[in-house]
Formats: sequence, structure tokens, C-alpha cells
Amino acid sequence: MPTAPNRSFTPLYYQIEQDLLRQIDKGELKPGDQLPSEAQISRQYGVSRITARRALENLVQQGIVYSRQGIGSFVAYARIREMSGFRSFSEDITAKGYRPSSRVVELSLEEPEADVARRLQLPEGGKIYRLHRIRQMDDQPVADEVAYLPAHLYPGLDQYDFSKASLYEVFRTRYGINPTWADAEIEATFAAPDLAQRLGLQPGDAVLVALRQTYSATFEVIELVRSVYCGSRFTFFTGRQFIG
Amino acid sequence: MPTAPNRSFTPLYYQIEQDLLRQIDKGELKPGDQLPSEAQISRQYGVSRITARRALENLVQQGIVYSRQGIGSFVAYARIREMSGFRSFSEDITAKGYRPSSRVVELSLEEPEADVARRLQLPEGGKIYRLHRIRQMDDQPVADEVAYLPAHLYPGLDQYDFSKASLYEVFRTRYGINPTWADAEIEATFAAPDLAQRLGLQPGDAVLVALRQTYSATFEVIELVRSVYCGSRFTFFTGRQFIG
DNA sequence: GTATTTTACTTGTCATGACAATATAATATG
DNA sequence: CATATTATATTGTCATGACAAGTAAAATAC
Repeated sequence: MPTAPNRSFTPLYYQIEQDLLRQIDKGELKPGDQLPSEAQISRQYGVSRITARRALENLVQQGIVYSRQGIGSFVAYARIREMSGFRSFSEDITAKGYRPSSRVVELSLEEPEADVARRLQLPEGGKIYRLHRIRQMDDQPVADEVAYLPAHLYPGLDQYDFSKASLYEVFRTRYGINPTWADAEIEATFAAPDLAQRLGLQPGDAVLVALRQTYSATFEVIELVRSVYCGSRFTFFTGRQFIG
Repeated sequence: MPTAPNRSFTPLYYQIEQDLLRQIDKGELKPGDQLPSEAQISRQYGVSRITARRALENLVQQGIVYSRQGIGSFVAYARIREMSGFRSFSEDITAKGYRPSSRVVELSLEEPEADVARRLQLPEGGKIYRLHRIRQMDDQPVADEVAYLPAHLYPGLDQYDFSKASLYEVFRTRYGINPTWADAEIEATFAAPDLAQRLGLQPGDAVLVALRQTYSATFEVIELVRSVYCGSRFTFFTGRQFIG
């Protein structure tokens, strides 16, 4: 459900949606408050009811607002927390107010293991870039991360220095690929000696292992990432998920 | 984004949506296949284009289908995996093909800690039911779980035997409360001796700790659950999340 | 004062219609 | 044969309109 339409102009429904979002973010509309009705929005913005409705519906789908037939729409009490562990590591850490940085252990072009090839839906004989980094916040290692990237999507990727560059930014600007969806499987395990050494831990310490797949808007698997996080220094936040 | 409208009849768009979903589930429409166009669906089902479009849009919002302007709609390659750790434990474990069961350690009515009261958005002086269970699959303990439940939402909850009853079923049938949204924060830590004993682990083993909030359709916090999972026997699957 | 009915407001569903934007295929031209 | 133009298909946005369903408030009846 893209909230930012990918077009050459900004649709009316989107402008109204952003306006309402702004009012919620600024506290002009508080949790529990009723939003203007579809008819009121229609009159206020000079649009049809279907356009007003579309703006409200989008906020409902994002879990920001809820509506009840015959009564109205209301701002959700529980604010959505920023998810972490799903987007760009750089973006995650910056959003938490820390300074992200990375140390590249290795970036190489290679043959994938069978499981990796399967998960990435690689064509026969397809290669991957394997990017191994230690991720840090405020210079303290928090994650050991290996990204498996379909080589056919990213020719020339090895020319970049991912100590400095953000992988997601390179996806977007160089290759025109927008990370749009992600899912993850998460387990706890204990740190092996080599991993413990890289993360400044004791062997046997508890670590969080997340295997995340990232998809483009057309559901191409654009990245498989295995991250091992210090149990004590990183909390994984899922986004709000619909379970009904 | 409710996919099952809560009404006394089934809307046309929903029937079409379910029909398309059935074709995808049965393999009649395979990953990568193009779906019928809006105009074709319109003719085939004898509905307006807006109704056809609504059905397709709902599948897009669920991450099952994607569409491209001027080209068409397509079945996503990557199938959505069943999430786990977000819904009813019973439902999760049953979906994995195991037999869920629970041993109640304790169910009591008590004053909440400040953090619990805040997260549950309890009224001043509000009490909680604290339900402590060991969750099992095929009789093997996999999680130590404490649920904090706002007492005002569930009067008389302590009359139920949650060794046998599903909490979510009781929510729905007895109290008319539908779990609709959830989010979780997840960490890894190590098992303390008492916990290790309850889960059949060694002290110091890695465990996954998930703190999950569950919301009704009107975003009331209906449950706060702290689950500690064996690192080796439980993998937490997030659903597909929109990150764009 | 209470119960019932009516009214008003609001969201939900669906129709018809039009045009814009995007993309590809077919056709025309040099 | 290559390039440009036109046609076609499809999704995206927006309008007007109507009626259903749900809910609460106001008015009326007893």
C-alpha cells in the first residue's frame, strides 16, 4: 500500500491524507479525537466524497485511524512505534538518535549456497554479492550482518565503499530499486567465539538472529540479510501488523 | 484493513477478492501470472469497474498482488509466510501442524506495575488479570508466557480454565473483542535458572523475549504479553510489512 | 418519566462516467 | 531496416449520484 504515490503530480487524496497526518503529528488531533466526517472534508477541501474517503481509508489501512460505521473516524490511541530491524540499518539507528556506522569485513561476488539461491529466486547459475559488515551505533558494534544480493540486479556494486555508503540509498539512486516490503524470521541463539569477538561479547552470550527478506514494489526479492544482534544492545521492533 | 467486512451481508468486492484469492491458493493463478484486468473482472462478474478495482486493491494492500500502471496486476512471487508470535499461541502452533497445549502456572487479579498500567492505558486504579502459562507444542515446553489483561474489559475471566480454553476464543465469544492489530518488541537474553527449569533448558541458554501488544479494531490495547521462547525450538515470523 | 418512533448524521457499498498517466504494440514513414 | 507516430490496453484519479447499514439524538406518545 504505497502511501507516496509514484507519480509526476501529487493526488488530491494524498494531500488531504498528509494534511490530516500533520494535524495528528502536531497534536491538533489527539488520540481518541474524532476526525472531520467525509462530508466535512469534502466541503473543506472542495473535493468529492470519494476523494475524502480515500484519504481517510489510507490512514485506516496504516493503523493510524479507525472508523466505525454510522459514528465517525477517530485517531488511534496507541501510536505506532518506529519499527526497527526492517529497513536500512542506517535509517533505523539514525531514527533512534544514534550515529550509524559500518565496518566492511568483505564484499565479494560469488556462487550462492542453495538455500540463499532459492530464497533470492535467482536464475540458474545466478551469482550474488556477499556483503559482510559489522554494524555500529555510536562506534559500538551491535550487529554482524551478511547481505546476499542478486548480482544481476546490481552490476558494479563492488565499486562502492559500504563503510560510508548506505546500501538502500545506492539501491534507490543507482539502480532505481525501492525497498518496499520486508519480512523476517527471528530466533535467539548464543554467540560463537568468532562472532563474540567481532561484537565485543563473551562466547555463549545470547544473540538475536534475524533473517530478513526485502522486496521491491513488484515483489522481487532484492535482498536477503542475516543479522546477528547483541541481545543486550538491540531491540527488534516489528511494525503494527494486522492480525484480524 | 479488515479483509472480512463486519456486516450482515458479503459485499461484492469481497466475494471477488476471495474468488481471486482461491485461484491463487489453488495454483490456477501462479506467482508472476497476470490477473484479469479491471475491465475483464468487471465484465466477468457483472459489476462496475470500481468494484473490480476494490477487490484488486485489497489484494495489493495485503501484499499478495502488485499492480503497475498501464500494464496490469500480477501475483507476487514471494508467498506470504504465516506469521507467528503475533496471534493466539494456539492458532500459531496449530498452523505449524503441532498440537498446542498450556499449563497454567497462575491466574490472579492484581494491581499492575506502572509500566504495565501505562502500556495497557489503564484508568486510574485499574486492575489487571495476570495469566502465567507455560506454552507447549506436542507436550514440549516452548514458551513461558505472562499475559497482562485489563480487568475492566474481562469481568469474570478467572472462571475460565486456560489449560483448555483459548484466550482469543474467549475474547471473541464471551467479551465480543476481536484481536485485530499487534506489534512486538523482541530481544535475546539468557535463561535465568527458574525459567530454564520451567522450559527444560540449561541456565544461560539463549532465549527470545517478545513483548507484544494486541489491539482491538478500535485500537484499544486489549492485551500485553511477555513471552519467553526457547531459542532453539521457536522461530518468530513477522508478517510482511510495508517499509516503503 | 419511560418507551417508542422519527430524524439526522455518518460510514459502507456500488453505479456510471470521464480523463490522465503509463506502457506496449501496431502502423506509417524515411 | 530503423525511427517516429499512432493506436490500444491498462491502471490511477476524480466526479456525481444513489442507496444501505449503523448509530445516536431528538421528538413524540403513553
